[in-house]
Amino acid sequence: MSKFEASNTDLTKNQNLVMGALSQANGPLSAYTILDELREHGFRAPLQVYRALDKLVELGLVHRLESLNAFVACQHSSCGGDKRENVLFAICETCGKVQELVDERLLDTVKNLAENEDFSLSKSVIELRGKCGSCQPS
Amino acid sequence: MSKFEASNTDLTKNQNLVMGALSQANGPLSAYTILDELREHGFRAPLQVYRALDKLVELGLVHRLESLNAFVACQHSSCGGDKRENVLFAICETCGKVQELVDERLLDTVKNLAENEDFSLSKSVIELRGKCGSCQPS
DNA sequence: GCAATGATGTAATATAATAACATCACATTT
DNA sequence: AAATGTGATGTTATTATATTACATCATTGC
Repeated sequence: MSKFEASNTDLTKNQNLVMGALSQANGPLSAYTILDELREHGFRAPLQVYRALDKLVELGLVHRLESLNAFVACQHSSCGGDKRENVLFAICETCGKVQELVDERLLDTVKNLAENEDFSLSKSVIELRGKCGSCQPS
Repeated sequence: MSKFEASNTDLTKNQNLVMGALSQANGPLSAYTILDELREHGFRAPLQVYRALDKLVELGLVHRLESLNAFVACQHSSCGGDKRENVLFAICETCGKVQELVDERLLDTVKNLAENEDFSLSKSVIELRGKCGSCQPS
């Protein structure tokens, strides 16, 4: 059971609609793309989308991609528990698909670096850009 | 001699003005902030700023901070040579200052991870958020 | 001179995000 | 039932960020 399904009933109508749109998409969506998709369901203003997104991000069901100004549904089940967003993303510049990754070694390295620099880390934004396996010349 | 000074004469008038604004600032600036600062020098439209920024980023003299939609002057002299942006940023959420870092170990870890995931890396966006040394409770 | 190229100027538009304020739904208390 | 509090919604307007399209100017090479 996915986190979405698990907490499905806890979400409000708008949150559910936005979560549904992101879950069905096979890549990240911008807030305005979501708005357009949900117009048939009664959405009329950006704020309806942004408010839902804020909550979904807070719950760990959705992640924001800073380098795309877009949002993706969380692809695994361990995000909600941790306060810090311990995930990173591999964004294919060819097909647009995004893979969500967790890598303890990378996170440790980041934490270590922050400590060495006397920087008190609250969150790390790590977004890799390049070509995914399917989009590379074979 | 900084890279800015070194290539100063190669830059066009607008590029020089934008570079100057960023060099004087003690933190990142948005394109529109730069525009406002340069109005007295004849700037009138966003595009004048964006065009200069594009070139400066390409030259490695300026970096774009994806999570802030803002730009900073490069803080060291090794950026221009490398095609991939092998730098990361520690962004203080209290004072707004940004520290530009190079960390071979972190970069290796990233490259390694990308390889394991069959992801052909073109660029990595790494932006740490938190509190810098000066802003932490002592 | 004249074409090619790159830089610039300007207006308009597209895209992303928030502010401000009114209303609604529902639970709690009295 | 009435009053109240709270969180979710709806709506309009505005602010912030970035790009498109097109005209003009400067420099270089022929």
